Amino acid sequence: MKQNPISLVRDHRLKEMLTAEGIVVNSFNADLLYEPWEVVDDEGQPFTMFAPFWNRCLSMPYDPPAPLLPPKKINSGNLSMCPSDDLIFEDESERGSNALLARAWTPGWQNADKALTAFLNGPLADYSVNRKKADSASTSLLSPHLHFGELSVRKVFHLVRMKQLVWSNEGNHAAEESCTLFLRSIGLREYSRYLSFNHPSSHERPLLAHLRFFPWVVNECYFKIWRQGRTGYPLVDAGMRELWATGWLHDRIRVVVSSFFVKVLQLPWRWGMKYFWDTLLDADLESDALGWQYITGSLPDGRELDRIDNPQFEGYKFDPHGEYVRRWIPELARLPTEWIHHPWDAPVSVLQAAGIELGSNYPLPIVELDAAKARLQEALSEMWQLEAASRATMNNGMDEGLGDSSEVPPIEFPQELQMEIDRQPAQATANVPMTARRREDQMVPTMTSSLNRAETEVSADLGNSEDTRAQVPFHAHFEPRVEREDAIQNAEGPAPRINGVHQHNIFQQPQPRRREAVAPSVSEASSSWTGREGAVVPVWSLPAASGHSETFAADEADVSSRSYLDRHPQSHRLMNWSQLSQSL
DNA sequence: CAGCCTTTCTG
DNA sequence: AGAAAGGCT
Repeated sequence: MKQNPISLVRDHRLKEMLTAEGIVVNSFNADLLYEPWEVVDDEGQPFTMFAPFWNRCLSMPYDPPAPLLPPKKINSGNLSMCPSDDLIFEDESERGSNALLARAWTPGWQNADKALTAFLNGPLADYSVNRKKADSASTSLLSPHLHFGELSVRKVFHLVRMKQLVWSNEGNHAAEESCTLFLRSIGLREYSRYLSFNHPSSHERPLLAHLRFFPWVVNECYFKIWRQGRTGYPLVDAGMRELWATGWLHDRIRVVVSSFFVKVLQLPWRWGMKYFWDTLLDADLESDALGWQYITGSLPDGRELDRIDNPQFEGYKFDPHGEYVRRWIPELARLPTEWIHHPWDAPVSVLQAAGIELGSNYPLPIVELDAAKARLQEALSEMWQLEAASRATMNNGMDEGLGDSSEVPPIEFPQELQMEIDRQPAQATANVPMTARRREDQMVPTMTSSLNRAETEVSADLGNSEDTRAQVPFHAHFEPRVEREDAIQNAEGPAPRINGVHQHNIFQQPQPRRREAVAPSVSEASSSWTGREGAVVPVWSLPAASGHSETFAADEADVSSRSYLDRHPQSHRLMNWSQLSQSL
């Protein structure tokens, strides 16, 4: 049983329904090593940092239970009672992408088992050395199997530990260390569930309250360029194109692209999270929420928000010979390694020899790092000011009773209207668009509320199910030609600069369509890059309920799922798991 | 062997 | 950026 609001509610309702039918229901934990309420610090409080959490997990007085054996026999009921027509595993619009994904990843527990064995006997031993490499040869590739429950995390844990014991006895320190590191990433997965359990809205709201005041840049053009892998930073672009084409990204590259998203582009992190959700094979609400919160600096032990990672340096770190970049960005294939991660510095002659014309063939950097740093500093100080102001208002409110209208951003706003307002700056006034910021983190897409919408607006646009995984790329063959035409169209003439920001190919992009028109038809989606755009234009959420002044978001942590549901009755409303089930 | 410098890793 | 670890004198 998974410990997050959605599956918690789902499981709970399932149990209720079955019990009402007179069926005895037992649930078992198969998704976690330990139940979240078992792992607490010396005061009995939940951990708020990963390292101590994981240490405690590793030093628990009892091992995680071994995975249960499969049942000897399953007595099937009367199958004719099952309305089989209702079980739709693949609808028409998904067929293309499914066929594609099946090539890279074979579902089913037997294949999961094979993948595990292969990893244990192969890459695991060298994991500590190879995990820096951008290509996936060194990773376990188990996450989709884990996500879909085809593989028990306990089984993984026990088998890796046995390997570790063997290697430890052999004195193979590198391999032993590999096990520690790999288990650590299993631990991160565990921790993501743990956090979601203790803070059920961690996929929606930053855990550190001050982050709610960060003025995100609401710029859908940036968002689009990031998705298309046209930021002008080769490592970022290569990653985004691999993600698009395969639904897979190496862990390190996920950090690179999301960090770029949050710190250089300063887009609202939940947009990025939504896109990951739409594209990643192993998309996982808890893990991705943890990952994005980590990158955004909204965890107590996350990385600092003001530290911008330099894609150029990271490029030489993770992809020292530029092979990864060349594989995913054919335009740059002929560029020597010396310049592969910073083509903008390359001499004209080198670029010419490589057939590259920056700004047409391959974009110039969308934002220069110095400019990004400066803007980030501004944004941060604005964030702290707002935070302080909010706190002051809170205190006043305490003293004088009520009347703190400024404390929380507007609770409800007309979605369409708000959207229009937000688009104005980016659309018309080309000289100020970069400053269009919104502090309301609520202006972001959310899985749950979009499901809610789907529930209420019924089939109007759900037919095209923009919230499901249907929009995983249709034709994943990477087609540089299409892309190149696009590039040329979008980058005519020299790129003007405003505030140190290259303006090319940002404002010449066609404006995103309105929401009603976003879902692409199948043919549209398969025909070009832009065809798919609509599918990932976010659905806007209503603001999260009440604001809190504590450092930590004030989700009540609770031990039993029962009382969680008592306190969050709205969960029933918010989450329509039948819509979600196909993507979970 | 202390003290200092460099390198490496931080999800 | 900052800590930790390792290497050098």
